[in-house]
Amino acid sequence: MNNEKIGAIFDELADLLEISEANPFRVRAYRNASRTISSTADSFATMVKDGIDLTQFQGIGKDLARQIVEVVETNKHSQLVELKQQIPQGVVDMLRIPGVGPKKVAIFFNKLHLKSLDQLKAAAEAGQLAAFKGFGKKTEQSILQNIDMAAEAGKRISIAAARTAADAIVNDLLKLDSVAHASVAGSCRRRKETCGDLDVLATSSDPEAAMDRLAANELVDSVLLRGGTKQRVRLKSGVELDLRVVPDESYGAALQYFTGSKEHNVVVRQRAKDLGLKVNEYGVFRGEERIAGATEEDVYAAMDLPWIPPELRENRLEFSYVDSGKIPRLVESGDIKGDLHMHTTASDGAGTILEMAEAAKQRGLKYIAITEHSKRVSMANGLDADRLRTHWAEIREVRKKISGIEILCGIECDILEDATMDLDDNVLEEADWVIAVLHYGLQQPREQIMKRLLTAIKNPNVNIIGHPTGRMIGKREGADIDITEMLKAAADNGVMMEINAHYKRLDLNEVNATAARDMGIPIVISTDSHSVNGFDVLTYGVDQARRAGLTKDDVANTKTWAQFKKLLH
DNA sequence: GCCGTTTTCGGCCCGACTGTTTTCAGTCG
Repeated sequence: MNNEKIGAIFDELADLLEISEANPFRVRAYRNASRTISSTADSFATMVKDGIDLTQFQGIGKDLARQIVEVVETNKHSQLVELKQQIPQGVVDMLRIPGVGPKKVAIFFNKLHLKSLDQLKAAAEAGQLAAFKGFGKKTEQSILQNIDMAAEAGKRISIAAARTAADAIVNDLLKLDSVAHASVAGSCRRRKETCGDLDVLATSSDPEAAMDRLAANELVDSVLLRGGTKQRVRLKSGVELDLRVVPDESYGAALQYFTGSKEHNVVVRQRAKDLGLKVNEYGVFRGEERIAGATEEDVYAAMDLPWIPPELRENRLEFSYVDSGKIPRLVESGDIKGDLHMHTTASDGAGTILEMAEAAKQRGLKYIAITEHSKRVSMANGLDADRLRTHWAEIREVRKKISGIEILCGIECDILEDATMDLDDNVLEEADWVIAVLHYGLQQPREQIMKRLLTAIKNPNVNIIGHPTGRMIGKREGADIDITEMLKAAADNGVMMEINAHYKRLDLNEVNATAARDMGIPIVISTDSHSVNGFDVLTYGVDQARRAGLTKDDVANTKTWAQFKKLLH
């Protein structure tokens, strides 16, 4: 039972309680607990086994601690089982219809006895909803329009797709003379690994013009709602985008407000309240008087807070930094001096060794490692010992053709299902840089997965574990890993950890990267490039490192080549 | 259901938009 699964149980419970019209604050308590559990690196299952007091976690009291123990020990939650018997899954699915929340669902289920999306659709088509008190023709129409999207709802897009779309729209809005400022906000600005929707903020003397401009954008499919200051559109990609237009003097307050996260803002507002202030998207107010609002710095300063980088605004790390008196200077893309994971035409890449080296040099990198797949990955033309040694000889030849960049002879070596390495030690010891990875057998039980990882970590030739969990965002979960145990072993054996920067991986994720940092493990941000354009994903890896609170010092490939060389064994 | 150095009971962030209302509830972020 991993933390995500425990969190999912409490989220499901919260949905069901909402439909049951439970106390909304009780529902929130379950949602908060879910979030706390899934954003903790240490395994709650292990903590339960070790008898650790779970009430030390914020938002987990006596009762929730008892429920977590129940879930871990019995693999189920008795109250959840009971609620699921009362409320069919089809009723919970209704929550995913845009514009339909728990109150409406409760009426559909309790008063109209509808038990599935199909039954709801039939009732709407028959005009039964509009006949019911509190509902009208428009509500019925909106449900009919949106019900087919319930299946699509909840799908999230990658941070790469989110940034591309949001940046294009921001840049288009900025072309209007009446728009003074425009910025992406929300989870996209916080650089969360996926975004459920997009938020864009603009300041303008003419909000109507800004909204007209957005409505006419080629990326936009349809306008879903439009008021005096707010417009929601659906993009052709299916993603929804909110535009908010505020006066210039409120830009900072609105940017702070719409960047979130919700959890961060709850703390900020509580802090304002304690200081006798009120914060909303128009400014910070003492009584009627606005005391800040034009810039984010002013808004935070009005509450005695330093400006907090958006990537940290999750109510996870930032307020402990505030309490300790210093927000760290987070790592930046410009700090990165080497890239230690990439492929060439020798395995499944599209560029030659020289092309990759030249592209890396052009981007200002001072050292790279060429790390082809090992032979187990036959689909990607993985290399056996002979081919690998020939390939390394080619790399040594290329070194003579290019100056100003070091090229390491590396390998991305598979950790096989039986916990042996795909290449013999006598080959690995000839390498400058060995990445050990899991590609196959990710579904194996935790015990075997850990045996494989520990075998690799204890191998003296292994420098780093690449994309440690093997997850593919939105596609497959990572292997069942005891993160804490893996990191302890890595710390003990001088093995580094990768943040794979590809937007489909981002592995380690930010929670686990923080845990690695806390154990003093050097972290390497790598692009896993398969072409000369592959280096573009670096920014996504850096963003996740920033979300993890990492500074330049925490990231090994910010070091100069001379410094980095000393870390190699 | 959680929390607390004004509180162990009574709070728990705040506002825009929509639809169905004649002054507000529901949803959303």
